[in-house]
Amino acid sequence: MRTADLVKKLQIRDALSPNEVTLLENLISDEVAFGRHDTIIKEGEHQTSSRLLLQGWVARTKILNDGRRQISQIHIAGDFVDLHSFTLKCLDHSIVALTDCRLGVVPHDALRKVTEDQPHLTRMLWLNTMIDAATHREWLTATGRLSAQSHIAHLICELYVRLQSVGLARDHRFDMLLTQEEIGDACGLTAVHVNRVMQELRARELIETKQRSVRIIDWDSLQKIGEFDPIYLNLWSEPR
Amino acid sequence: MRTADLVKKLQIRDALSPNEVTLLENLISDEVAFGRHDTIIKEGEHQTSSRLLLQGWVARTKILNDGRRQISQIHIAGDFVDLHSFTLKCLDHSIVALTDCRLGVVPHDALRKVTEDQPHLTRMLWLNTMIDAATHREWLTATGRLSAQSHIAHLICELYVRLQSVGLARDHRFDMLLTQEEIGDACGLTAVHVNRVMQELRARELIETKQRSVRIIDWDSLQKIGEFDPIYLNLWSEPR
DNA sequence: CGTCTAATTGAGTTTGGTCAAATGGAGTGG
DNA sequence: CCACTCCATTTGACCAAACTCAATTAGACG
Repeated sequence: MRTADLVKKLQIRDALSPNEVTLLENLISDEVAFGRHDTIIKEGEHQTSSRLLLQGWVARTKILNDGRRQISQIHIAGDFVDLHSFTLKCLDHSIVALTDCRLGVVPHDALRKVTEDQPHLTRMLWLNTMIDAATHREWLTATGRLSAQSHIAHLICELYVRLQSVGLARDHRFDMLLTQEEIGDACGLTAVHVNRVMQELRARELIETKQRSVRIIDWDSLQKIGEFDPIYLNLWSEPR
Repeated sequence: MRTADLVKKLQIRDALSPNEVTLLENLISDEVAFGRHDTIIKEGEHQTSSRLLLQGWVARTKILNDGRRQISQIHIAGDFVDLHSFTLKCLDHSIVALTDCRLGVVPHDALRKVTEDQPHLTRMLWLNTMIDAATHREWLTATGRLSAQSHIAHLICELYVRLQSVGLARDHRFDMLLTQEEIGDACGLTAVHVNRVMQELRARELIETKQRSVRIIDWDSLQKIGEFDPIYLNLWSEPR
């Protein structure tokens, strides 16, 4: 089932009825694939459907006048990469593939129908976008007030918890599919500085990296240094 | 009518029926007042209602371990300060009064009823939270990638456009109800540096300040320096 | 006139940026 | 199997934007 990861993600926050699970699956009208570095959605284009990430990693990015870039969100399987285009219609940022990836296309008409017939499912989708917004606030705080080292520690903690919560990571290990350049774009740092900070994190024996794979050696310290508290990810069940 | 500013804000994005306008007004069960610096909602508390700002300025804030603070959003009349607590139930940040202010209390039960009976109004409220999220992204980009000067220019442009869009400012003038300390907390800067940057903006004759009031002398240049493009505020009408 | 808060100034420091080059690894074609 | 290429990572030397700390000044208010 293509929506398995999404269902898992939502079920962490509140139970879905079998009917709702089926409805979700039927939302997908089409499936599309993109290669690494491809632009999935260009900033400013009018949208008539949203996309659910089925496989791979994707980022939301803004480009500044001088060409510098800010990544405002990193998506993994089970994330809607642009559910917000359902109400906004037109995005303020681009969406790019960080790896080769597959996405399910969900027409806005189908989502509109959900808002007409399925109040609980509507609230769950709304919740999904609210967790994105909470993540934006957390990143803003990290970018505005944390040191580079704390910020990168925070990012590593977040990626691990999110991957782990949908079953894509365990034992404090995961595949880091971001280059140091991309980590810099996510944290508002330069690639050179990211490199130095990562060396420091390894020297302090907080993490270990082998090529693209990361192992968190000392979770408690990493979490503390990154001031990481997963409350913003809303990982508990509650009637919504 | 207490929801006049909210209605104005929503009507910019899509027409509301007379029935919807009435329903909005009836959402408010109660009215509360807070003094400057009061905490309206403390991070982590479970919520059973949301609050609509009727008068004054309010901020969303996160506090770090060492006591430093990040403001993630500034609210003016007509803004829901915590509509996101409807789906999240529990906020990842606090909400504090920047000035004396009045708020309308909207019980989650009433919002739930809206999601059951009023799909269009539901989408409009969802849109409202999506504009908050778009603002978070814009701030994140500004914090991560803009110079202090550009960032503060951007903030001034945003505040002016938002105030102007609900009729609370015109002629490129508005009352800046933030201290330099608070501007720093919003931009991830220290108050001392904000002070120096503001002096620079005045010296370049981009803005003029008299006590708390700001006049934008050269809108085009300020907008350019701040890389301010109001697209993220979604100030156009479209069927939602 | 005294108090309180916010704004301003000065001197010295630090974090992270810039620029340019070197290294390392994975994949490719001969 | 070996050069070659393409990225990404790493290193070094130097720089600058923003921070720190500690005073001082200015306004608003009672």
